[in-house]
Amino acid sequence: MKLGQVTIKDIARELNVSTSTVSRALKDYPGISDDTKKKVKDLAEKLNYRPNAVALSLRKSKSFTIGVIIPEVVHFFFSTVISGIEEVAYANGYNVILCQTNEKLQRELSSIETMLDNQIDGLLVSFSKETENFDHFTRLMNQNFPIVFFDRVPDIENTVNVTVNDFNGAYEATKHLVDQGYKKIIHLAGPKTLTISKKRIDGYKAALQDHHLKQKPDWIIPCPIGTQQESYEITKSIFKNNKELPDGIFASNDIAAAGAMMAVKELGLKVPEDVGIVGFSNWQFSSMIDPPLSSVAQPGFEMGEKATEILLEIIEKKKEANWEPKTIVLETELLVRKSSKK
Amino acid sequence: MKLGQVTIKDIARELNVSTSTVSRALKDYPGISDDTKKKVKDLAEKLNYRPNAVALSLRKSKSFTIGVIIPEVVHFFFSTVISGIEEVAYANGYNVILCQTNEKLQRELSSIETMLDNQIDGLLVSFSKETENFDHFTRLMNQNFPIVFFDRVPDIENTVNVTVNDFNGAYEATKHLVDQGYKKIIHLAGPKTLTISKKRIDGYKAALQDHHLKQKPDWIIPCPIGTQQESYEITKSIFKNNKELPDGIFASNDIAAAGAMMAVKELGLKVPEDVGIVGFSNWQFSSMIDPPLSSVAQPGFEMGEKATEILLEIIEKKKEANWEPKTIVLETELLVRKSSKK
DNA sequence: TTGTAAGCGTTATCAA
DNA sequence: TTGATAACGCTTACAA
Repeated sequence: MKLGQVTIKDIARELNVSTSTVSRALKDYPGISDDTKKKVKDLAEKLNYRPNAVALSLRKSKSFTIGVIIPEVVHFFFSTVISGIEEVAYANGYNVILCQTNEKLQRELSSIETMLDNQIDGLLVSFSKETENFDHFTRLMNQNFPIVFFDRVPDIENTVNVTVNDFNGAYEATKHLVDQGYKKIIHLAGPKTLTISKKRIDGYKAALQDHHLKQKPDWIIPCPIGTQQESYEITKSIFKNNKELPDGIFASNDIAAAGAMMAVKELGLKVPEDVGIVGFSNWQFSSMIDPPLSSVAQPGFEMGEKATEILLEIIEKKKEANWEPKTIVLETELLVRKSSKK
Repeated sequence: MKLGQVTIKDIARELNVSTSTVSRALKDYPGISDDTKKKVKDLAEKLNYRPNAVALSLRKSKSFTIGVIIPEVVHFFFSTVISGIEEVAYANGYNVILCQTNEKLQRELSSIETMLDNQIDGLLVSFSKETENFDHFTRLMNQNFPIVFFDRVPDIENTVNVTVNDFNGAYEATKHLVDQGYKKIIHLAGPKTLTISKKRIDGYKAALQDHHLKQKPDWIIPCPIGTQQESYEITKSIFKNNKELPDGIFASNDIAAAGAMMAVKELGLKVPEDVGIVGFSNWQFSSMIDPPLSSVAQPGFEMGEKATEILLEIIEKKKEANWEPKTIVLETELLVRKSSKK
C-alpha cells in the first residue's frame, strides 16, 4: 500500500535540514538545538508524520511483531488465550500475526516459514495434533530464536512453556466424582499425541488408585477427533456393550462431555442421579446445558498473558542472558455444577 | 530478530556474481544463462535461502499483510469469520494481523494507526459498538486505501461491505414464532448504534405487522451490554412487571436468548409450551442447551472468505480501476429447534 | 548475459 | 549543533 505517507525526507526538505537532523530531533537525541527540535516536531505533527515501521524493521532487524501458531481460533479456550496474548502484545507495542493450523502439520510448517520470512521477533506456539516431531522448533531454538509454547507443550528438552496443571485438574475432577459416590468412572481421553492428554489420563488414574477404586484399561477411551458426535457414539456403544454400566464420566474436554451427556440421557439414564459427568476447559456453553456441566476451568486469558510476557522478556533481553528453559504451570479450578452432584 | 539468515549477498559472494544476477536468476528473469541460473538456484536451495519479506515490503511498498479489526475474538461468530479470513488470506500468500477492540473506540483508532505504520495493504473492519463517527475510515478511503467492512457496516456512502440479511433473518425468526401460534412476542434488541440491530428490529416489526399482531414500543427492549446476565435480569423484570405476559421472545443474539430462557424457566414457565424463544447467530452452545435453542444462523466463515476475496481483489487491481462501492448480502438460515416448537 | 548504481525510509557513524 | 554517507535486503533501470 501507499498513502502518500509523509516521510522524514519531506520534513527535511521543507525545513532545509538533513534527514539525520530530523531523525534526531524526533527522537530527542542530545545535541540538537531546541529551536530546530521544535520546528521539526511541529511540522511532523502538522503533516501527521508517522514512522514507517517496515523501514524500521529492516534497519533494526526487529519487527515488533510476534507470531502465534494456534490449532483453531473457534476453539473457545484458544480464543481466550489469543485475547490474553493480544492484550499484552498490544500494551507493549507489539503486533500479533496469527496462523491457525487446523490441526495440520503441513500448515504448521508453512505458517512458520512465512512468519519467519516476515522477520517476526518471536513465536508463541500451541502445535497441531499431528505434530509428533519437533525438529522444526528445535532448529529455531538452536539458533536462539525465541519460542514459548503454551498449553500443548512438547516433550523435549530446553523449552520455555506455559501450561496448566492438567494432572491436578484431572485428579481433582476424578476425585470429586469419587467423593460424590460414583464408583465406576470412565475417562474419555484426548489424542495420545498430546502431553496434556497423557497428563489428564495420569491424573485420572492416580485419583482412582488413591481411592482404591477399580480401574480397567478399556475404561480409558480415546476420542481422537474431539467432536460431540464422536463422543456421543462412543458413549452409546460403551453403555450398550457393557454388562457393568459405568456411573461416572470424566471427559478430557467439554465437547466430549456434552456428547456423552446427550448419549446418556438418550439411553434413559439420569444425570447426575445415574451418571455423574465432569468435563474440561469450561467452555462458554457448559453452564447453559442441562444439567449444567461441571468442568475443570483453565485460565486461558491468563495463559495468553503469561506466555506473551515471557516471550517479550526473552526477546528484549536476548543479548544479555541466555534464557533458561522453564515451565510455568497455571492452576486449574474445578467448577462443580449439577451434572456431578449426586 | 535475526537468524543469521542467508541473503542474496551471501549467494552472490559465494558464486562471484552480482546480487542483481542472483535476484534475476531466482526470479527466472529472461536473459540469464541456464548455467548461472542453475548454480544460483542450487546454492540458494542448499543454503536454505528465504527472501526477507520486510526488505521486499520496503522496496515494493507492499507488505502482503492485511489488518483485521474485530470487536472480540471470543465471540463465536467472529472467530468463525476470522477462520474464513485466514483461509483465503493464507491461500493467496497474505498475512493477517489482528487487533481486537474490545468494543472500545479508542482501541480501534490506535490499532488502525499501528497497522498503517506497518504498511498493511488493506483493512477488514467490523467496528466497535462505541463507533458512531466514521471519519477515521473515510479519511483512509478518500486516499483510496482498501477497506472492506463486514457484519457491522457503517451507515455512510461509498463503502464496500459484506453483511448478512439481518432484516430477513429477523423477519423469518419472528414469522416462525407467529406461525407456531405465539402472539405476544417481545424483542431483545442489540445496541442501537449498530445498523444490524436496527435491521433486526425492522424485520421483527415487519413480520408482526404483516401478520396483524400487536406491537408495543416497550416490547422492544435494548440489551446494550449483551451478556447473559443482562438479558436474564431484563427478562425477569419484564415478566414480573407486566400484567400481560409475553409468550414469545426473539433475541438479537443467542447469549441474550439463553439468559432469557434461564429467566423464563426460573419463573416456572415452560419453554416452548408457555414461551417460545428464538435467538440469532447460532452459537456453538445453542444446540446443547435445554431445550435446544432455535436460532438464525449466520454464515460467518463464508463472510470472512468473501470479505477477504473482495479486499484482495481491490488491493491487486487498485491501479487499474477505481473500486466501486457495493454491499454483498449473505443469506441467513433459520434453524428451528425445540425452544420454539409449540 | 551480466554488472553498476540508485532507491524504498530509517538510523548510526564519522566528520565538520 | 548539524550534515554526508553508508547500511539494512532487495529490485530494476541503465550500461556494458
